[in-house]
Amino acid sequence: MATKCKQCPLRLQHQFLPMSQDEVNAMQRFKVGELVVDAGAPILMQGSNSPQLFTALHGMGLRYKYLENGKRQVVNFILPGDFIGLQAGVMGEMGHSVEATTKMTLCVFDRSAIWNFFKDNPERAFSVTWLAAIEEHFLGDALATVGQRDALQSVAWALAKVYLRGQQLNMVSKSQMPLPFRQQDLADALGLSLVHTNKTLAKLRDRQLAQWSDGVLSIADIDKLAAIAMIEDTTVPPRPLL
Amino acid sequence: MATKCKQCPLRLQHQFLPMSQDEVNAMQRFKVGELVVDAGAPILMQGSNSPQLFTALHGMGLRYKYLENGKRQVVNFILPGDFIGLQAGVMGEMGHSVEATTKMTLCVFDRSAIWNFFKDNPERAFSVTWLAAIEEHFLGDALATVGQRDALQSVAWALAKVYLRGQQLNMVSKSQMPLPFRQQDLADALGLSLVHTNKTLAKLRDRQLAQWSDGVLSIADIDKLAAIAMIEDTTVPPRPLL
DNA sequence: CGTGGGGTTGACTGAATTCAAGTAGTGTGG
DNA sequence: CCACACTACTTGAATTCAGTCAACCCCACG
Repeated sequence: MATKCKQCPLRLQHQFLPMSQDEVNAMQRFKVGELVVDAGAPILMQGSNSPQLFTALHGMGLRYKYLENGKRQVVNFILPGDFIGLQAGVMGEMGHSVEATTKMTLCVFDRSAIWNFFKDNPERAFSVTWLAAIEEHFLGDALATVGQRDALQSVAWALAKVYLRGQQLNMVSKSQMPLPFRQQDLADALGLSLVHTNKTLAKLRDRQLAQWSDGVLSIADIDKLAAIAMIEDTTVPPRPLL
Repeated sequence: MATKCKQCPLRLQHQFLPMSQDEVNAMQRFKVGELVVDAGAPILMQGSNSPQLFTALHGMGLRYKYLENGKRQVVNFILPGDFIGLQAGVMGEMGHSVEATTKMTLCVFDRSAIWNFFKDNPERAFSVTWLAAIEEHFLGDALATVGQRDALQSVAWALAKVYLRGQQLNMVSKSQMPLPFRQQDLADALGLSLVHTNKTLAKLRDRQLAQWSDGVLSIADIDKLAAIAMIEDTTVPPRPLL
């Protein structure tokens, strides 16, 4: 049965900002159901005008876009708590596709209700904007990575970033977290070839900085990795949840 | 003297969505003044928590961030109508710096009033989110460019994109628009070296696809350029103005 | 009239891509 | 039970696109 917002397991994690009772109720009214998709299933298509918006509850996925020449850019990895479909929600068209990498559970919201949602719940509207700003911030970082970091720094950056997010989501135990993506996904996220990504991962493994195999990422010393990645601030600020 | 929102020259351009009288009044109340800065002046600093937000009225500028190793990533070019400081407004910290490339005139808004602004003007709140979504869309495109396009395609993409924006802003006449940046700025935006950017510009010039010298960009056939850049849609959708 | 910023060009170097081959694990069907 | 196909990952060698180094030009400016 669909999870009630009041009982939402994500909401209580300290990474997410607390919500007032009114806000929880507003989310509950905005939520029209729950969707479970299998690994590999498409969720939103680039250029589409989806009638639905989502928040990831369980599982992981990918945002990506294809170019005319067949190359794929992975925009980012989707983890629980991520809001999906903002662009369709306000602009009416997605700039990228979204697909599930593992089996996923998603809260479903009705796109056509978003205007009333904004009107009736200014705190929640502010939270939507806040999430958009966080995404913008992240994309700026990603751009700087692909544009200015070399392969070793890039891979270190990406692994450190997911690991830090994983820590906030309580997915890390004994320096390990699940990371069910393929090397090709990471390569497409960083604008590197699969071969070079593989060799770079091997280098990080040899230097005992990060190990990623069989869908499990293991990082012994996150600060050392962050130093190589030129990440200045390893704290993850709290964020709103939709 | 400060421009009244009612007389805002940008508002009437067809690229910007129309605003109701109430919305114009709300903007006027939100606006605390106007700021004129000289070419080269910093407007916002990466990591800062600015008390002010801006909309560019005249002039052009740059968003950029520096990495620890001294490399600079230009995040995008700022043209009239662009909103500046969203991240500081909602998250309390800018992810990039902003500086004026030419002399600029900026509408100034009070960051601390943003919450009431959201509460009292849901249409305007929606517009802020819309702008954030547009920016997110753009950054996704930029990421795909730096990650997946080669140098020729990248430079073509960047020039075509500004040109299309320039057209919407009535800055183009006889296939020409002002583009007062340095080649280094473009290079830093695309993750290319200055030398290679220069040679790539020469290639586009030789092929009569785009000419950019003395701060003036000239494009004879935008569709041909867009084809090289793998830009699928050369229309620029209307957007809100703050 | 020197100085410095921006732009241009050629020669050399190198990081990352492409090509190629091979391993390991998994699932399928004869 | 084994041959086959398929996917993900791995590794070495050859190639190339883009970076670095180094000059040089032009021009605005003090």
